[in-house]
Amino acid sequence: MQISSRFTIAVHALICIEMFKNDRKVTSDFIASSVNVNPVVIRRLLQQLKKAGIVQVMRGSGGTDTARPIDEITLLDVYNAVECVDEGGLFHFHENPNQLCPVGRNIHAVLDVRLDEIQKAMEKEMGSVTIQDVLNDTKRLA
Amino acid sequence: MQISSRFTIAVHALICIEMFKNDRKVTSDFIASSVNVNPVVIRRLLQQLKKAGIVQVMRGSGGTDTARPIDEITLLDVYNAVECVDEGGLFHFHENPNQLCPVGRNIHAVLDVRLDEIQKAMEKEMGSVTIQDVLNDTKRLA
DNA sequence: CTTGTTGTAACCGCGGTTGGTACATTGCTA
DNA sequence: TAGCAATGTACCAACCGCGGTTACAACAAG
Repeated sequence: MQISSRFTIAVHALICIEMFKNDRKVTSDFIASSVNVNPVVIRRLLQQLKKAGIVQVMRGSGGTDTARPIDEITLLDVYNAVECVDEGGLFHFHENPNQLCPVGRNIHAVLDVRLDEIQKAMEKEMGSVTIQDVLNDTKRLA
Repeated sequence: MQISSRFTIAVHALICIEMFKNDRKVTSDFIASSVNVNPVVIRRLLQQLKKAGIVQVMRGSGGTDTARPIDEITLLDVYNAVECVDEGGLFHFHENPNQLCPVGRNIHAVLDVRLDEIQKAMEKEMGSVTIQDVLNDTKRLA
């Protein structure tokens, strides 16, 4: 199982916005042509980022901008915005272990602690990288 | 996107094997009844663990055992064995960014480094927990 | 009112996961 | 050597999330 490409697409979109917002109106069509996906995919994505307070989208007139300074937007923020992390988190637990078995009865409690630590480690690393960092790297190459 | 339940089921199975192997023959049916899934699911899983050198499965006579000391089997080993981590790793990159766009041209190189660090952080945490650790916790509760 | 754009619903196809049946194969033992 | 218990595996079906696409209503500005 992989984390869906929505995540990398979202980061790509944010970099696009910051890279071009002074030169042109950054529309979903424009972003879509850079990412090379259907514009509707981008619009759906922007809606999720908007709900998370990461971007602003101008209806009617068109165009997108970030809703807060990009050195305050981490990869973790983007991940949480676009990935369905609703319940259970990163790991999917099997639902109905046998309660009559000493292993089945306790596996959930035992593993949950460990899995949580693993997820936390990942989130900590994600939270340490901002869109500003990624933008800087991109400008260096471009 | 979540990591498939194969992972937690695999850990559950390994704990079962260690917990009961001195008392009885640990068959796929027995494990299946503790996990509460179809025995075939367990057999498929055991094949993956076997290929990874984690367990031995006795054909014909039946039964399962670990192939090496369980304090040398980490959650990362199990994860790599049962999860399809073939290419690309944890993150799924969008394939065809526009090479004519300075963002599309460089996003892959820029993000890959960061994503790799995140995955490494997760793997490091996974590698620090052994089946022995989980077994100890389980015995404490049982 | 026209134009360009966003917001969203509806539907499709693909692939991965999970669950299940069936059966050949195998090793042990009576 | 026949029978039993178990594994190994092929095949099928249902489901779900994702990405692709079309279509169209809602909206802002010239």
